[in-house]
Amino acid sequence: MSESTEAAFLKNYNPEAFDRPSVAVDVALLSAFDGALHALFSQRKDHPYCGDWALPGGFVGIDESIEDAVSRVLRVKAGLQDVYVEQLYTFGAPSRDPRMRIITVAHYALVPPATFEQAKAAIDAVAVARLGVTWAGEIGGPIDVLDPAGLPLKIAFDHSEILQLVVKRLRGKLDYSPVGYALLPAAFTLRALQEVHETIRGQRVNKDSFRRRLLAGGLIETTGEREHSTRHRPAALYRFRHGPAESGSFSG
Amino acid sequence: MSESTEAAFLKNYNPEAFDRPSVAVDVALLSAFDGALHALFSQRKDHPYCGDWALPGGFVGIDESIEDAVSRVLRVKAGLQDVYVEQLYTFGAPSRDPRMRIITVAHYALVPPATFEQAKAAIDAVAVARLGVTWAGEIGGPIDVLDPAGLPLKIAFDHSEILQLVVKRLRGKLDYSPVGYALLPAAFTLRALQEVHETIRGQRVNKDSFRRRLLAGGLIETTGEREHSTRHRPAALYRFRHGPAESGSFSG
DNA sequence: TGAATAGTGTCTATAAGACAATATCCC
DNA sequence: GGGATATTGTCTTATAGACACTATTCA
Repeated sequence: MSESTEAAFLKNYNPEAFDRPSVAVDVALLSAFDGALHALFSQRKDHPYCGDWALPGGFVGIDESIEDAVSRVLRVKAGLQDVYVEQLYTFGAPSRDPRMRIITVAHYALVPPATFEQAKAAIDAVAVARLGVTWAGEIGGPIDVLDPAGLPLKIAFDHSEILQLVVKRLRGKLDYSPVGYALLPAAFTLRALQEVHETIRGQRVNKDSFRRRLLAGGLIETTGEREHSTRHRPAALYRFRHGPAESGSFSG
Repeated sequence: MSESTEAAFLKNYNPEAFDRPSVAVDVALLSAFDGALHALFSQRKDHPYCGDWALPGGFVGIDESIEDAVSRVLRVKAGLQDVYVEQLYTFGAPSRDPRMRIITVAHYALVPPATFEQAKAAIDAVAVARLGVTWAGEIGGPIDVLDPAGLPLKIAFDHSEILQLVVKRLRGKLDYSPVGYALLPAAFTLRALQEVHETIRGQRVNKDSFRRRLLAGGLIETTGEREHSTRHRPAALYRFRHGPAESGSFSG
């Protein structure tokens, strides 16, 4: 609990005279495939949480914007550029890092599966984690973070809390933002888009009304191309029409 | 732009050896009445932006959680306790404060009109600003911040950007969160709730389907009481049924 | 009694879900 | 041709909007 006296307030008000927290960014790097969301983790080599798995992250430089710090982390740690990134939430519990006070601005980055594979190859001591969501809708709650063998990964810091919030946020934004398209290649079939929606929601969606709604919405347009090398009738390929107002940005 | 060499990365990685930013919280204290959202500002007495109007805010103490800092700001600067607060976004442009690097975690607090009046009386060098939203839906865009005479207030820092984002966020969350109820007293009429929705959306909503949807939703229940001293048929009073999962928290 | 809004019931328009039928690819 | 999914069209059901009508309070 904080002090309520005027003196205590002034003490906190003058930042020059007192310690400042460190500020970091953490990035949940996500993709959707095999019926589940997947995230990339890196194994910690030092105290604290040595051996546990952490999201890619880094400190924000004193002259560096938060967005630039995220871009740097994605570039230096995952070899990525120009990916869809959104700020998620800022976590600042005084005890979240035992070394010192670190406030972290959590983000999520959404990439198509091929890009995810590239990042996996670039990240040091990497683990691909399958996210198992046990709750429906946007209630929120714990998430299983599983390695390829299906065993739970030990997650460092409050990073599993970050993933919980990511899933909740993605479900809320799916219908009203381009997050679904960020998880797909530039050209995609309606079926693939539907699978992304089903993966994020954790439940099947009605095919007929999904097609109608998306095609009527005007946010996608046909490329004129079709998929090929299928063992069935090939579907038409669509692309996302970048609308006038988007909340997410592409890290440079 | 940030460096991409390993050396530069390590330089940023070791926070002990380099400057750290200051971390602050800012709180947009909002209420809905007279057909518009209103926010409280305090006039700055010092450089920078001396004379301009700023949202209540303060630095985060080294051992203080972000939530505690927000509670302290609301308590010490506005005399408020137990109000609905949500974290909005973290702003960290290196140039946003010319004195030094300050990263601010922006929040919004929602209170009923009576509480808003109390806060107004407690805040130093205060202005009540009417928010004029010129855009529809959740596109986002500039907002007019007007004093009681209808003249635009000069807003300090990036605080008008915060207000832009607040309105966008409120519109997005209105149907799926208790933000509408936070702006009303514990007992309210359906008409009052509808007015809150219309104020936030900036457009009329259909009365019939609004009633049907809300009553069917199960989130509100009748108190058994009715309003009185109206010059017309008194409406039934309802209360919000706190659901199992809420994103907002009540600052202590 | 009249002004004003609350609340109810019904009809219509629109969107969602279900389902059948046809189309088109690769094997 | 057969298997598989795409795509189109129609029917049914649920929800939203429109509107008419009754109810209740105070001036």
